[in-house]
Amino acid sequence: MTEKSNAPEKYNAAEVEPRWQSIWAERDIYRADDNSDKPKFFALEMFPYPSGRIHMGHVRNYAMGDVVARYKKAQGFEVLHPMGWDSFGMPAENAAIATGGHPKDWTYNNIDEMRAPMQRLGFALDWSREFATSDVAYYKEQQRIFLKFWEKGLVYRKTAKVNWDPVDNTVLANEQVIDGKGWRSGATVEQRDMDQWFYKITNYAEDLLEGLKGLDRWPEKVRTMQANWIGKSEGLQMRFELDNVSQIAVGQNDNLNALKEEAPINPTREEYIEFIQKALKSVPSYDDVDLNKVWESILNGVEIFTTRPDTLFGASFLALSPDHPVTKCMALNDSKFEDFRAECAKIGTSEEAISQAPKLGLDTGLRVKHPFIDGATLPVWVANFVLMGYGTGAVFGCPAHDQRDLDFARKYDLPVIPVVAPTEEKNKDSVHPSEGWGPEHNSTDLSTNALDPRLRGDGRNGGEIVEAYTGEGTLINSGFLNGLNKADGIAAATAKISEMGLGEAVTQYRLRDWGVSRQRYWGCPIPVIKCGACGSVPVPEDQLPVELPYDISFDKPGNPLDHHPTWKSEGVTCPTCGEAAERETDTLDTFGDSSWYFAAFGGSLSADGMDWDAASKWLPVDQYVGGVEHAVLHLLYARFFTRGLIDCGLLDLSHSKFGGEPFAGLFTQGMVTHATYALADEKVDKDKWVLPEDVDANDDGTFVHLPTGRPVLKGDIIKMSKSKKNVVDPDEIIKGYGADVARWFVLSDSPPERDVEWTESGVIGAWRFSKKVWSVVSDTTATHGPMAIASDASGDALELRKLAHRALEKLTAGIEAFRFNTSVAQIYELTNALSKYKGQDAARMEALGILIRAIAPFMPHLAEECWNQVGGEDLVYHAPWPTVDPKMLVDDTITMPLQVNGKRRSELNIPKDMPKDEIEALALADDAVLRSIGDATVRKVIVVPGRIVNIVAS
RNA sequence: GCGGGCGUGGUGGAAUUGGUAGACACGCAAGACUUAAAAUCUUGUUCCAGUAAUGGAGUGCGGGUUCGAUUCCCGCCGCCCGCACCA
Repeated sequence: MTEKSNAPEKYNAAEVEPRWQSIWAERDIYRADDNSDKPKFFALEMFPYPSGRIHMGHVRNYAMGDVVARYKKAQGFEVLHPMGWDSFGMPAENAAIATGGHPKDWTYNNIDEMRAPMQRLGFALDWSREFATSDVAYYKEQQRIFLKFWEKGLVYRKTAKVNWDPVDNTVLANEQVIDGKGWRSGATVEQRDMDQWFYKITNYAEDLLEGLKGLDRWPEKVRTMQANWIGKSEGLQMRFELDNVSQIAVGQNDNLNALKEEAPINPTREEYIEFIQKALKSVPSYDDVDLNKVWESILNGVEIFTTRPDTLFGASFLALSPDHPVTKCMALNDSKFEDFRAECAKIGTSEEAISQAPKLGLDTGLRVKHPFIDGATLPVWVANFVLMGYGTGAVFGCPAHDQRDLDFARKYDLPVIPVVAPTEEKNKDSVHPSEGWGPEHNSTDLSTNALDPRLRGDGRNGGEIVEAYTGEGTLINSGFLNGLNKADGIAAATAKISEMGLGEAVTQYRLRDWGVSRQRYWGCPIPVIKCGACGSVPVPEDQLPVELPYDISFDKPGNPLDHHPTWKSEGVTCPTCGEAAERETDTLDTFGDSSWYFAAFGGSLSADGMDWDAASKWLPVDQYVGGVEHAVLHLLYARFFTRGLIDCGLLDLSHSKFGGEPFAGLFTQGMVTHATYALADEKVDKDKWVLPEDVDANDDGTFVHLPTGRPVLKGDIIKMSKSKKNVVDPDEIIKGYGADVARWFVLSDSPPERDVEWTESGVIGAWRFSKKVWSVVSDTTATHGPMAIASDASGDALELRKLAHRALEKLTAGIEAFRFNTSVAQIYELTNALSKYKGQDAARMEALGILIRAIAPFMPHLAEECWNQVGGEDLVYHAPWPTVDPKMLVDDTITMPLQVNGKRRSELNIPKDMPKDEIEALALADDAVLRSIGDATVRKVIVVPGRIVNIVAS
């Protein structure tokens, strides 16, 4: 090679990258200005947990956000792109228990260790706004928020059945229990009754659901998952009056009936409770039973919830949950109920167990009155498929039109009464109304054998119902509902029940309130004082923060705050009455920490507090990027918190067209995967994985472990994980190839929402490309600056201009649409064209200027170095995004494909504005076209200007 | 079971108003340079037939709409993700 210019021959990332990073830092170019006149753009990636190492997933996540942040900056926005640490949580405590250190030291050491490689990646981050959620300043503000939420009625305390993780020794929210196991520990979750703090997320159930509709820049998948999680259903909540109550609470005795006769007329609730307590006073464990519900069931009837009141005439039983208060009450005095409850509990909570569990039932002997059929009663069963956690914990069973009810009815030989005749022809066979609409259904004896055969769908009437029919249809066998369709039937039945005073239309949500008490040390202390006289009292705001003590020990299981010799009670008095009191020792769920951190960035949170007005101005986050694993948990909590903060007057988002939404745009990126390799002759699963770099391929396609010579099998290509030994350390890649190469690789090839497979050859390809860009730049003798516009170009120069502007248009669209892989492809094309182009002229400089500014969001160090090399003004970071010249996108002559009967046979090079008839004439004269047509007759010629010509011949 | 998504060369993937299927990259092959290798550069690379020109087939499978379908519609098959006895 000969010397071509004054540029260094080789691009040395190890020298170039730190040099630019220190220039950026010195000039403080990434600091966001709260008072800028420019339109704002808030780019945010989900902040990391400081585990101690950054991994490739982080690199991909932050690289995507960085592309957006840098691109928006070049587009003229004032960009806020901050970084912080989600630093409270279990791993710090687990590490402390395992190694004898302190969670705080462990956490902050990790943060220091992770910050350095993150800075080596050269992200355009405003580090001046950095904080960790375990900083006292951060949790002080969070304690303020807790108290504000309390004032607003968004916080409450209650004893509730909670999910207890026996490994982490703490409570979990419903969202944190996955397949009956703790989301972090994987331990089977137990149910325990505990005193807990709750956030009233259900207040916003409707709003959180409604808000999803406006989030048009969120993935459909995430919106659907949240909507399903909120789980709205509209239906009828109604009571079935008990016909005989003697067995409730007293088993085989009937002194309760006697008591009922003693009951006062129109008693108050308290009188009811006192009354039933009297009845139960000989039973030791009645504390566990919700007596309100029991007594209401006795006096007013058993409450059920249904979305299908139109099928009430098809009801053949009522089913209670094993955990229903009435069931529990009966279990107190009758062991068969307790035995049944125990049997149900045995099934467990795992996904398979539940879905495969057989239907179990127990007849209580109670009967309820059918609301529409005078004199008819239905048996009341306890059934294991009825959940206490949804609706009222009781349902009515309509076997003909609900599969679970049908399974249950078949098992226990309960009647199956079809009441909906399918509308669709192909479903006609599934239900057999015998004649017309069927008889008026007013049979008072609903036992199977006594039923009019024309009401039966159990096979005794010629046609057996094999599958419950849940579709549209016409009501039959249904008295006053006969002939109505599903929707009208629901409306009519609901109206009738309301009129009878037995119930009303209600909306149910699956969403539960968010239990936030955690019996752990490393979290935000709940700012509450527990006073024997005054109960739970908020810590006055001027006494915040309630600070975590440093001197704690993990020598006992459980919560170190609870074991602390002084923290809980020494010098603690009740703010209300002044008497000695105790601190709340629970800490807040760490998901609360990540529910408002985006606001803290905008508000420049520091030891002096934060500026909520500034926070409001920066919100909503314009582009949020993170993993899809947070689709429900974090993203739902953050949406709730933002609404709460608005209602408390801390945030004002009245300027946002997204209402109370914190994240206007969301992108969920795919994972970084890598091949796994396992020793073929190793039996122990955890010992069989080997490092990919120690594996070599044999000529016959098998693999061998180099250090030991043992045979190796290639495993699945899966997410990088330490246990599978398929991790690649980003810092090693930075050292070997440079940060730009690591960034370029994770954005190339695969679409951002999909997984990208880490391969050695892919990294080398990215590395070669960076060298190629540098060689194109160093082959350039700068004749103009990189902002040149070669408006008088012709010939090859004009072709280069056209290619550059076309590439620019497409790559810009790619960034806008989060399709970075297509932007990367356009950058390749432009680079290839430039490396072939020989001219040292304005056209070269224009194309080069476009190229350098286009790669700047992806490979910022290389771009700065190139920009500097070709004489660009200032930093490329400050250079405006190049603009597309629309004239360069149109050609004077175009190539038009010629089709015969839809198959391409030839093409025409013609002026772009040639009239249709001339095109047609040329097409019909084309040799290849004539050959294809052969003997056939031309029937029709379709000319789509600028697109295609199709000749129809037969 | 319910909901969402996907199916294109040896591989990752392009083709976002129905208009040249396979851009770009990886891999592979051949060549140039080199004592040699690496690096770099050039060329080729959907499959089948043919030296070639060219012809035929082709976007999971089967139908349909259309001058024209990877794209729209109907019915299957397969894979992935989420939820899961939610009344």
